[in-house]
Amino acid sequence: MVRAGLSPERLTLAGAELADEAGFDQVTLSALARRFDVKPASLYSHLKNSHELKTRIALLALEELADRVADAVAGRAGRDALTAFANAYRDYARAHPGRYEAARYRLDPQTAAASAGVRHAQMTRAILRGYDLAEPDQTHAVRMLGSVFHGYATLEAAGAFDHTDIAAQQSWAWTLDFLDTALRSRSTP
Amino acid sequence: MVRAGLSPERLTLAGAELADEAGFDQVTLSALARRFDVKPASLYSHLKNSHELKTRIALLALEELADRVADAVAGRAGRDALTAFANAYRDYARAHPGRYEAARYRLDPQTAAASAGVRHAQMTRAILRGYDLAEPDQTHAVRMLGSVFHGYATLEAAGAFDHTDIAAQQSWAWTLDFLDTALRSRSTP
DNA sequence: GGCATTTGCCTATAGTCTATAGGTAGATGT
DNA sequence: ACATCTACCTATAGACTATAGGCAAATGCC
Repeated sequence: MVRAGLSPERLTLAGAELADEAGFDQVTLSALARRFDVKPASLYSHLKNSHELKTRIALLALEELADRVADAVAGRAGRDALTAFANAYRDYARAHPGRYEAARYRLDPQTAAASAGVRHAQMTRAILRGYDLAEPDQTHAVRMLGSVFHGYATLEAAGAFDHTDIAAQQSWAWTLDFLDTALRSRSTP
Repeated sequence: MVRAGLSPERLTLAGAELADEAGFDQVTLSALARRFDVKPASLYSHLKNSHELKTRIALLALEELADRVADAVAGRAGRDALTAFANAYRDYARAHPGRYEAARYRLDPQTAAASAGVRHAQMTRAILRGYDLAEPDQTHAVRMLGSVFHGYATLEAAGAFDHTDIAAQQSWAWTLDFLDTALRSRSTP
């Protein structure tokens, strides 16, 4: 009997791939076991249960997304930074729909606090430094930007923008211009 | 044997209640059968399968949400209409988290086309009439507004705004003001 | 190198959910 | 009153989660 060489990390990665291919709701321990040609019960040596698997995939996705965004905004400011942030976000959601779905998996408060979700908020704040917003406006703007990016990615993934001829890409560019202009006109230097 | 008096409509409504109480992912034919003190197999006389139940709940939620929004915007225009629309939307999502989740259940294209989702888009366009936007800007704005509202409702429901002292309500008001101001400055009368 | 220990994956089993087939009793219509 | 229909039933099978206990491969120690 050759061992399959399972580990929480390998299972999480394979689960993330499965999510991207078939949807996050298709991520089951059974499907994962099939992928490694192993019996479902064997996975319980590496993962407490299916909830832990999903949580790990969610954390992986948050981490990856934060890494890409950090990379994109490095060395940029103002409108450039806003655009880079937003595009990195949307591109990740499009390239990894299953992982992006996973990133919205409900985490318990302390897991969430220790996750890369915190970096997301920090980076959004960093973007806004280019717009000179005082508190509490900055927090409001962080929430507003998060809502736009997340909402757009979700609706686009759900096919909500497929019904008209106008390309989702154009509305995205328009939206970024809209946000930049409006934020600049609010800045209090 | 007294009959339970099941029907697709009653099952859909009970399913929606179950969703609000326990989450949309807890909506199963088994749970629904327990609620009516009936065996799971009995439900298959009224519903083709669990997918049909979920689809029906999604359509119900879209319908209810569209009704509320229509009610809220009736007789209003401009900023008033925008605020009324947005608040009706957010209030519904807060009052009926399970149904709101259901409203995002993936529908096949022709079901979606026949759903109240169409009314949502129409009403958003109606709001924007107060801002005199020419096409394709109007379509871009429809998508942008949909993204903000949906994104905000989702993030708020996920508890993303619970970490700071600044109330979600205030950020919401700020966001609506931000959108109104920015849209007005774009209007081309 | 041989032996004990650890551990990775196994079988067996139970509970839950979806779904189908076929049966029976209550409702309906003439 | 009787035939028909249909709402709900039992029985059953397949999929997924999860636990318990077993065996063999890997590992550590002398």
